[in-house]
Amino acid sequence: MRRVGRRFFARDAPTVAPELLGKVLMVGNLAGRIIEIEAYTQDDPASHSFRGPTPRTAPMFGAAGHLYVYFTYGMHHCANVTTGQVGDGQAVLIRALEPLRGIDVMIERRGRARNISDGPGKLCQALGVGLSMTGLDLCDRAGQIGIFDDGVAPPSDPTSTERIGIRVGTDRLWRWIASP
DNA sequence: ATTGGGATCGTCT
DNA sequence: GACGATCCCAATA
Repeated sequence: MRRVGRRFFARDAPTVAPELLGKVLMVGNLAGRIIEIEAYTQDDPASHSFRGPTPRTAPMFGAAGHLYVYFTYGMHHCANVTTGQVGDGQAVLIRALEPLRGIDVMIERRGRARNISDGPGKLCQALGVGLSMTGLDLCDRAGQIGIFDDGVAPPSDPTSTERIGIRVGTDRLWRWIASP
């Protein structure tokens, strides 16, 4: 299983996102396969980077291949991977995982055996991703968190739809789902 | 199976 | 001071 390198992420989010379907997100000894993802770019009114950098969104404007975590609705964390070039605020939001490793721990963290990682807030709770992890380098070979390729190819014809939970930028079909 | 309301707080205006 | 790139539960049908 090979860690995905910086070069892969240093492209535009709408290009990177569908190629991340099938890749494995690993946090410590917990792992899940990415099955749903969304892209956000700087010229996109739905993106946190749309109004320029802030302390919160700084990772989106830094080098690609870093984690961007934000807190929302007073109770949920969401995990993104930064993409594009330095200075360009882009990221992909990981929306759902198929649990692979450490499922028992995920079930315990979630407090239920079903629906443990089928939403952006849920997967963060299951994997223990929080605000303190924002900005971490996913391409650091020594890091405990990263994205890996285990030989599973991205789907050739993923479903692409409107993104979820936004009120602007709905014309961009930048949500991709691995077909079952 | 689907829908609607409430929870809760970090971040930016 | 308002508002979320959401989730869960309870109530419908």
